[in-house]
Amino acid sequence: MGTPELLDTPTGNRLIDALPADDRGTLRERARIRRLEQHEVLWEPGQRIEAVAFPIDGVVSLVTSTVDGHGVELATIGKEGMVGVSVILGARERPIDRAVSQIAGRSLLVDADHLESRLDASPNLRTIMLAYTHTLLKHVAQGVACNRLHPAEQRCARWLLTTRDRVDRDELTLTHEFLAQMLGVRRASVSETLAVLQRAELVSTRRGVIVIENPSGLREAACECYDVVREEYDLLLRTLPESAPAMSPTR
Amino acid sequence: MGTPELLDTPTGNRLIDALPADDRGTLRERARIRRLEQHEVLWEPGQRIEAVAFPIDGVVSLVTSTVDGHGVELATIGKEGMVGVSVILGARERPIDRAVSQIAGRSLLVDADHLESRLDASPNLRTIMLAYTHTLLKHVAQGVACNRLHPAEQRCARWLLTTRDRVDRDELTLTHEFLAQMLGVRRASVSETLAVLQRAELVSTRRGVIVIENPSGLREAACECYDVVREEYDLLLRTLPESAPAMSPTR
DNA sequence: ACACGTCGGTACGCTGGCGTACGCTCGTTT
DNA sequence: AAACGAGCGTACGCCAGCGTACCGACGTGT
Repeated sequence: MGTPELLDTPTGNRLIDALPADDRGTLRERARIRRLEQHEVLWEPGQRIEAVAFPIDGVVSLVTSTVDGHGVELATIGKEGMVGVSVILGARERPIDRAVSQIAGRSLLVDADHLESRLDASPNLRTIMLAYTHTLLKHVAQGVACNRLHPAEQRCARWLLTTRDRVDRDELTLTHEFLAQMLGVRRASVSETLAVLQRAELVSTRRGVIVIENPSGLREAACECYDVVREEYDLLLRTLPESAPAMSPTR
Repeated sequence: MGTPELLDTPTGNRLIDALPADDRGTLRERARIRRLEQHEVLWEPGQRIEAVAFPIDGVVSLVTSTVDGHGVELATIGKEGMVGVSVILGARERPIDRAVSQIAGRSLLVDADHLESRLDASPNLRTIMLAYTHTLLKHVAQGVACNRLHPAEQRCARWLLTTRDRVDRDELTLTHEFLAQMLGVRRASVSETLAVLQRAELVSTRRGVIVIENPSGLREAACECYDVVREEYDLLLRTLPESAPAMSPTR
């Protein structure tokens, strides 16, 4: 439509930017950039997906809840991915999870209708999106093991590092309460864990803010899952047909 | 088995049997039935998938391991599904997990090459397989929450019920040791948990065998995840173009 | 018939994380 | 300036599950 932006400028979302030019272009025709505020809910489980989101500088969490109201995060998605794989899998009517903006930031929103028709029309796009889905499945699968076997402190360190990678900032605006929901632990456990990390000078905190002071130290405090999942995304983005452009070339 | 079976006879795998006749036929042209023995490994993570498996009366577990050698099950797959979704997602070269035959039984094996080319040729088949993938993703996602929030006893009861549904037998041949690996707990924890369930007369055990004595009682001892995931598969199989032949559920 | 290896019952001390709860502090509102 | 609520530090008792370990029971092979 009458989008004023140049369609071949990088968006800041690595997945979109790594698409072949034609697919990138047609997707962006019906895309808009919107800032997703913290705690904004994109959809609830079972609620039809209207638009998928390609985060640019925020983070969206996929969350499942149990009947007794406890929530656990399945995955955090940032600039390396897309929120709404159910559309790719043909299940936009019944997404698996709740999608919640966790760190406020801009996202490229694409109508699910449009994505669906593009997926039908472009085998190339389909292949790429399925590859992304595979990476996300790996991500979630790692979470199964991580939640079973790794202590809260390691999981917390992992979460902070992952989120840092996605927003490219050391300062994360979020409360213990919400981090607790992501990790599936008590709020008090997060406070205790952060106190430990703070004593080790890996992070510092003030009300509503966690600052990562020593990323490499934090990495040693995190479980292997950080590296495993990170490498999976790196591999995905390296493998895509065209690697992410640093600037807009003449086409 | 050199004798080719009639291609429109039900195989016993509900997913295959629910396919449209033409897709079912072409898949079965390059399929063979083989008995997978207990603990047989179909592939290791990162190892190319040669053939996918549609279990008939056995169960295959998808397992991830951590660096320190502990394993956790991501999902158990039986007659309601297919082992090898990485092929569907275009990643047959690097499957996410280890696939291990957990309860011995027959499977329909289909060459991954063949499946891939059929997926290209038949949008219908593709849609169905993606829908299955979505259900499996839901299954794995539920495991993330379950492993975080539900106690071992509930998870154990859930595992037994799920497996019962998949093999249509009350008698499961497996050791505490292996069940422990599935649940991601100590062997001793499984023994203790089973002792509790046995005292409640929900199961009985002998060396290498667990017998489900009271399915509905066991269901009350299991977490919600049993129902949640079961309904997801029921919905999938109900939704497919042709419905699967009637099966006896856990009442 | 025997021996050996696998399987499983049980026990010990330990600890991570739970539920709960109290009160301080910071930041915003009135 | 005062008031209020959200955010957070901390504490207490409690327990599920851990690591380890020992030994008896079963069953398979010779």
